[in-house]
Amino acid sequence: MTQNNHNKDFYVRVYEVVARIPEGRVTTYGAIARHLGIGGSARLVGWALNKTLSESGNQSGLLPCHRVVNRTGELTGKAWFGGDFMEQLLRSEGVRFSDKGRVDMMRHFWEP
DNA sequence: AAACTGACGGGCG
DNA sequence: ACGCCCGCCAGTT
Repeated sequence: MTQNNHNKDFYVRVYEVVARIPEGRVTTYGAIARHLGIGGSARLVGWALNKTLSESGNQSGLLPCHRVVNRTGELTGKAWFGGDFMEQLLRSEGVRFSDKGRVDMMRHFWEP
């Protein structure tokens, strides 16, 4: 396999990376994409998360996808958690936010 | 089949 | 620091 990620493997890989984001840390869609060798296709990561979310029934929190934010630290996926549940989860892990509701990336960013 | 959409990111003004 | 534009690629219209 050269650089052709079969979709099925792609989902699994995203799952595995997200699964090992440490508590109290966050990473970005782009960082995950780059780690998987598909840098530049960060959108697919978010799309894959959404996919695995609906397929594997992650509602119980098996996959800590609340620890994935965009490059500026905004909780772009909060809509999938309902209300401010995503922010609550992060805060309960000790994640700090700036006054604009963004994660303090300098402090919490985790490189896969 | 072409255009549009989106849990995104880099570069530029 | 911020907003805008463009590239990215799978899915939907």
